[in-house]
Amino acid sequence: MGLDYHALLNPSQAAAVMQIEGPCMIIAGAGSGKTRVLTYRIANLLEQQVNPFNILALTFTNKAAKEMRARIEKVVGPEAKNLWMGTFHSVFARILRSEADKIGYPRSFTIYDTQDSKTLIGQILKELELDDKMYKPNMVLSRISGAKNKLISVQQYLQDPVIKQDDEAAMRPKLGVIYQQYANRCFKAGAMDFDDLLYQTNVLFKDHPDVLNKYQNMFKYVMVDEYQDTNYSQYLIARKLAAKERNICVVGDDAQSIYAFRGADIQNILNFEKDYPELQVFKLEQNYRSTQNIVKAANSVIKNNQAQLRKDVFSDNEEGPLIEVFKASSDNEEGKLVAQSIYEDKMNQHLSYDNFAILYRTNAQSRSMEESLRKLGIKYKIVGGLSFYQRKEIKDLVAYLRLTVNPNDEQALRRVINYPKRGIGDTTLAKLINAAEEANHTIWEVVSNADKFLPTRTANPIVDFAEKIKAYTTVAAKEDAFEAAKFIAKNSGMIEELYSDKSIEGLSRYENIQELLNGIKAFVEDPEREDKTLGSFLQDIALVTDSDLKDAAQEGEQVTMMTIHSAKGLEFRNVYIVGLEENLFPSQMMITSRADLEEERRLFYVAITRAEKKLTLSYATSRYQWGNLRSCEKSRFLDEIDPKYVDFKFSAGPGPDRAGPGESPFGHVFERRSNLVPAPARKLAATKYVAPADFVPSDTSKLEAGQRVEHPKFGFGKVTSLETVQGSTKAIIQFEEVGEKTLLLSFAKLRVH
DNA sequence: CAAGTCGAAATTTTT
DNA sequence: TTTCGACTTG
Repeated sequence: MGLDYHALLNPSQAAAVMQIEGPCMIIAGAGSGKTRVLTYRIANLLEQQVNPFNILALTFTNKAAKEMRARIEKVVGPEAKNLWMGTFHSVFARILRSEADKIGYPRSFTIYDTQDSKTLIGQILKELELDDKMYKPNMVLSRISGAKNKLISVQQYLQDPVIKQDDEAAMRPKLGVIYQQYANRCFKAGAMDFDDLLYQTNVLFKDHPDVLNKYQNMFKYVMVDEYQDTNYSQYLIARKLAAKERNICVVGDDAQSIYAFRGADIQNILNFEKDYPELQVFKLEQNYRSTQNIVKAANSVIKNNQAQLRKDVFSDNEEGPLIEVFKASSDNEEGKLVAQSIYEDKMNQHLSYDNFAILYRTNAQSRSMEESLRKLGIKYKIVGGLSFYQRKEIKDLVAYLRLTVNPNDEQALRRVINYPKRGIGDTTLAKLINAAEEANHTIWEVVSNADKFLPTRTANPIVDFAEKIKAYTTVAAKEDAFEAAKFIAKNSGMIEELYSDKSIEGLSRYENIQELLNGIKAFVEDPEREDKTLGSFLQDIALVTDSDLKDAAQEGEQVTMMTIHSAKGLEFRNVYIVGLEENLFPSQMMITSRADLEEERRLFYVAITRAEKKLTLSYATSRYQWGNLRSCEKSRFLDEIDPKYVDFKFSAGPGPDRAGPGESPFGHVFERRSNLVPAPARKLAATKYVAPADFVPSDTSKLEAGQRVEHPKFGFGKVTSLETVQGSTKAIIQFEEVGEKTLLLSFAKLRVH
């Protein structure tokens, strides 16, 4: 065939595509045609007679892999199917599966999701009787995760004096022991968490040079997309694989690095230059995606970061409209403004709803948006959030499946050993675990021989349960995933249990199970699927994210809603970035250190550069949080955009601006009122007390009658009297807005004035 | 000893 | 608003 790359690409793109041998790094600005370059580069390799089995392309999401494979297939045909393509996690899970016995894991090892990991850590914390104020599962897990991503083993962790000092200084000296326990328990359960998939791959390659050698010969050409988001563990895998042929090509943009919280390290880019002195570097700086206004606005924001590589992203596209900013009085009104704007733009410009995306910092923000879109009859889809596989009923059935494939899977066992109810309670379970610990057996060994460890009366239901699981294992060995799952769903009693629940939620749970079974059926019927066993299915879904899933079920035109993180790599004609408020975006947890704040700013940069033609930003001056209203300030990021690119033509109405006129760098802020939908019922907003964002409860131990206090929900009031009964003090307070209330001082959050 | 009831805490982002 | 855990009851 012979493609003319110079006709299809600009000079720097073409140069990157033609450079096939040796190490190369492509620094690709936002919207600079990175995927295009990767696609053609692989096409070029194939054209040069490279065997597709010898090409490994690692992407950030499964979806990106799927899309790229499809694009390559369009250019070169069906041999694209044979490329090795996927996320680090999925590719190496597959490799680990076939090499598992070399590192002491079963071939059918389970993959623990984050929830499994957290629960396990919670259990360990309890067993070690540690103070749950000092040790939070979340915090412990991120510490362990950090260690694994830096390839620090349990042994090293326990021995390293610096780590020890760190942990002691943080008043958490037991972290090493927890890490050890956690690793042990995972190993005994035949389970790997997400970090293990990379960590154990490194172990495999380190301890088994022959295996490494095999994959080095296999992957003669290695490509890594979104290189700025790789962590040390991933970096090392890529480096080892490419050590022989040195044909490694990485693509990235330091300005779009937004996963440092997961261990991603920009250092990897600098390391790369050191590892390969003969490195060829290509810079893609022309943005083809967005209007000039959007590109320039994005540049003006990212300029505020200190740490960055020199790059000059520009656009030759039209100037485009200015960036609009909405100010709303509440999150609900924010939703209304956005929904309305989408409705108007769609009608006026004859667009499809597919052209619109709403991006937010946290998943929780989708609610107010959803409501408003529904009211205007606008169809939408939410990417991410509570994924299908995180629903209770799905997790329950999946737990049965996991247990069938790997009976040692402790977390799965805990989940279903008493579901549906069969009279095995916490105490019994605790005994089982104890017995396992003492006899150094796996939990399954104890469970399947429960009669040897427990009195018959308590042992009976457990023995029955174990018999069931054994039967499932037999079925799963003979039948494909679908037949096995169907049998298990019925025989476990789950179907019956859910079917008998006639509530609305119960019905939907039942339907979800059916949907899961349909999914398994589709998996089995996929002609390109070789391994149709239950084990293979489970491996598959453990790494599937919601965004991978939703794509298949796309129906009609819909507005897309998602977090900015999940929007990475995507583009939309019109983009709305909502919730631009201090403590939300930038997030409260990220404003304490410069590095964290810079990551938030890159996140904002990523969000801005998703837009092709029109960008709209919004913020609210108050927002519901855990059921009550808090007031908010507008985000510092808004002030960082060069005002040249921002528009205020809607500056109507003297809205209640807490900041006061003249404080905005834009001169004045506008408030836009709804005309399609009746204005919000002001009565609520007018009288309801809003706690200031900086509300901090005072020490109320010395409170006296007559003092003036402030309550986050009830507002201001005066203490009428105090009364102490059995050591706990009650205060009777006359509030200005809501009248008299009796509050327990030990419980109520009050600020004394 | 297990099942149900009630209260309190919690939300950053994802493979 | 939801979810998880402690407490109480049967």
